[in-house]
Amino acid sequence: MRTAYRTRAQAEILDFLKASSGKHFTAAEIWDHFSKEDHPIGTATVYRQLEKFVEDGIVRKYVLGPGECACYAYAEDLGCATHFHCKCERCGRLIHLDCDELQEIRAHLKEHHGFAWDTGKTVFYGICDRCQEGTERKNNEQREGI
Amino acid sequence: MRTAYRTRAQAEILDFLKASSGKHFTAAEIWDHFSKEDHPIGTATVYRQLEKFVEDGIVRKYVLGPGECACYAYAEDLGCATHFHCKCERCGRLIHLDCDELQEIRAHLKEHHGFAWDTGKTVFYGICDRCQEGTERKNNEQREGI
DNA sequence: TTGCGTGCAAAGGTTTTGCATGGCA
DNA sequence: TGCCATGCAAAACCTTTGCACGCAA
Repeated sequence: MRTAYRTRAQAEILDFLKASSGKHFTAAEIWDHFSKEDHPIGTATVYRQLEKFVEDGIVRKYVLGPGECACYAYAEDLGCATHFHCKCERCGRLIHLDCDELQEIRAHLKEHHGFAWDTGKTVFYGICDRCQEGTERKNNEQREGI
Repeated sequence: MRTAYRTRAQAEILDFLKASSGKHFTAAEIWDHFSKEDHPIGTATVYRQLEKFVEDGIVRKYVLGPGECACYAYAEDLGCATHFHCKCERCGRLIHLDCDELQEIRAHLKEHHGFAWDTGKTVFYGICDRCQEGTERKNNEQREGI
């Protein structure tokens, strides 16, 4: 841990993310969660702690769009090295795909283009299977745990 | 064209993007460009027109990061179907890679996961070749035409 | 005691929206 | 004439920053 001090907010935020490992949360959702607790945590603290977690590699940060807020997820158990993250532009769903082919792409990018791809941070944009079938969701802000 | 009326602002913004086809611009850069012209165009108009262009598929929109503004580029000549867009997290460079392998990834995503990937809108995050070699650029906001 | 972490509030930047006006068809 | 597009300003939004206080070591 890069942090100098061990504080309550730090532990609580990390515990919250760890307890829901495999799911993504926005900074607002995390802040909202603790605002109902006995010990509310300020937005600034949430952002500052998340920033440190991301630096440490404990938490992953996903950029979904301009204006849209970033998502954060506990990183340790996700095995994001073998994950695709796909964002449906129609229903807004964030889909999590396990796929070995990802490793080949990464190897190709590294060997042929010299680019060290951070798969955990990359989001693929497109249209999901459900929306292609015409059973598209109208809830544009849907986001499922991945 | 989906737009009902053909207006001056519409034509000028599209001409500007078309004239620099292959390069990316932020909304602010576009607005800034016209603010020096005889006929300034308001920010709201820039955003509204860009939104329509993106809907029509004439212009592509790239999400580079939270807080960072979105980039827009004329789409017709880019051939983005065969492009990787890679963003270096260290020097901030936006790299454009031609690569046939992309088609295979897209086919795989479609066949095995039912996901219709919009390659033109997706940005791969990672570390570029130059930064890995230690010749990293200090200019964190560098962005090259792709 | 030292200095990092916290909370609150304010600022920052990008994007969106309301409303009256102007321009296209 | 009818309706869309525009411009200006204000709002909304997420995120960052300043500053004084609290708390960990």
